[in-house]
Amino acid sequence: MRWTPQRRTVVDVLASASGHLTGPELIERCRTADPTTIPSTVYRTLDVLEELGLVRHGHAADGHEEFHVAQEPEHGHLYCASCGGRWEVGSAQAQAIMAAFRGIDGFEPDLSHMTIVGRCADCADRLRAGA
Amino acid sequence: MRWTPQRRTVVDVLASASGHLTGPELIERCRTADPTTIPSTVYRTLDVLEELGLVRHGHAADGHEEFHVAQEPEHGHLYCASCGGRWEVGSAQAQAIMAAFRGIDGFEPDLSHMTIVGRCADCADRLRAGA
DNA sequence: GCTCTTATTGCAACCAGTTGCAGTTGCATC
DNA sequence: GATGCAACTGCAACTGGTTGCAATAAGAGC
Repeated sequence: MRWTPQRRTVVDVLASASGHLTGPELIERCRTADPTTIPSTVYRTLDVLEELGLVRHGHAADGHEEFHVAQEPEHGHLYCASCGGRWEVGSAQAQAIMAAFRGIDGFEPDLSHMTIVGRCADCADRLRAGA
Repeated sequence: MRWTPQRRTVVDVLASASGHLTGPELIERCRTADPTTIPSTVYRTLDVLEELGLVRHGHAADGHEEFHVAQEPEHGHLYCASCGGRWEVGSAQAQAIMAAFRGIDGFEPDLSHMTIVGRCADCADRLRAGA
């Protein structure tokens, strides 16, 4: 792997960011560091970083990509389609959910890859009360 | 809601299809029925059909959209990132998984919306054996 | 320090999907 | 059957992301 200025820019931006970053956000930040940044280069850099296990990508509720540095503990993403809220489920909770999948057919989900869409407790209650 | 020829085409195609359909698949089939079909019209028709509760959309493992007729029972989608296999989890199993989420913080997931990425039992075993 | 190989870049074209807008047309009303 | 209006369509432009290809440059070997 070659250490090019373009890759250095992407890695710097990722290192200084916490949490999740969408593709456009990442590109925007790279452009402030280096205005000549080209999107396809950023996405290709992300591909190699992912192969190296340094970053991972997931999909938000609308299917768009999100990236996070791989060091973060296993966690899941929840999105409430009713109020638009977003949460992360912590490592312990994620383990419990993964156990539920495993118990059924041995499938081992990668919870961090996809956002789970549904309704938060509050919205679910409100809907039940209203119905 | 107006009953236009374009909408009739989309509904006909959906009615004669079973399982899941990606956007381009749907558009392709509409085009065989009516070569003048325009993508934006198809997507907008899907929006209104979804508002009416007749179809639902989800996201495949790569984030692309998939559509299915809403009459299908609640079910989830699994994708094995290792072997590329895809499965559906049936209604009873989906209920068990939903119970796991609910037990944690009252969140009620819509499992049919997102494909869960991970590893099937076989691939997980193979990786454990190889490691 | 120079050469050579090949990974990487930049570009342009493309795919999937969305949006704003001007023009059309379904259909309710008369 | 004619009229009016707003829902709908078609188009063109745009966003997010990917890909093929020619040109560039990292860095290994000398």
